[in-house]
Amino acid sequence: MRVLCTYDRVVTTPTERIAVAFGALLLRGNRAHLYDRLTADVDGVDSTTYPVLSGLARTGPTTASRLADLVGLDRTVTTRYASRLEKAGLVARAADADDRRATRLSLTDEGRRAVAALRAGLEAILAEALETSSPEEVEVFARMLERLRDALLPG
Amino acid sequence: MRVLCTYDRVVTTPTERIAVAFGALLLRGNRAHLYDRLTADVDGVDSTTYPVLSGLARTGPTTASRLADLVGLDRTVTTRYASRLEKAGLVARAADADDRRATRLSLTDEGRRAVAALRAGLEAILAEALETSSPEEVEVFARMLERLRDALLPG
DNA sequence: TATTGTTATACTCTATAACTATA
DNA sequence: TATAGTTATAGAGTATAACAATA
Repeated sequence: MRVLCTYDRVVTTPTERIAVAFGALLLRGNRAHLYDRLTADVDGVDSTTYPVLSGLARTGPTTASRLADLVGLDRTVTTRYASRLEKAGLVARAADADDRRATRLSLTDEGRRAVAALRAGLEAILAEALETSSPEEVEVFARMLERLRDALLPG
Repeated sequence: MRVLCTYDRVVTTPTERIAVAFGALLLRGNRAHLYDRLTADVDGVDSTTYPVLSGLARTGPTTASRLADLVGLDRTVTTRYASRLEKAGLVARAADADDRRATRLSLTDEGRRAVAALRAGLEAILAEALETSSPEEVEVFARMLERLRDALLPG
């Protein structure tokens, strides 16, 4: 029989276990570590510019304002990170034909290669973590993670 | 039939879906939003001191150095946040009997109440997110999330 | 000499405010 | 007048360095 600690109780229910594991994954240091690990091998991207690059890949060519909304950053931060990525040759700026105030951001060929490498890296890590699970379990996990995201996130 | 975008492909495999959902949950803004939401109702705790308080509850009374290791923060940050929590009446400092260099940190009664409230809040959010799933699915989810955490995190 | 806790300092990230150009 | 992008400034958060006390 397990000894109960008076200070803290032993975690038992699945929901409690989810809370604990999820909390660990969200810890700042762990999140940064994961991002650093992902971006370490890709030139011009770091843990801060990664979401901007990744968001641009998801949405396709778009303006800084729309991209900012997508990745949950301020317009000013997005434009500064876009400048960093532009200097690194991963992102290109172009005048918007419809609205001359706007600037369209897009990935360069090198940017697309960087995104592909980042995705491959993340999926390799995930695949390794999930290799001992059955396809059915992975499917359940994907569906529930999406549900959790939708419940937790504002947008 | 779905139109494939030339810029980005449509997400299909479970692993890809997991990568996308997981990435969204890790986005800085979303993480901060969740933490703010959790701590909004609890006096003296905010999104930065929350991990320290929560870690102290998990580990029980301990020193600042050990707590720092647990939550992945620097010693200096941990001691400063502990000071904040002490001022708020949630954490107490006491001399360590065994090592007179050390200071033992522990939760006050008020601190324990705060932790209980924070946990209840998180579990309520999770329970709501998971209410449409079967107990078996929740169990699978818990097990796989723990696996993912163990695979992704250094410690 | 090494380690604990703490404070002081510097750096990074992010948000607020202000500026320019265009709608 | 409002909006897009950008730059400048200021505010948090965090890490590095330095200190005093003890091992």
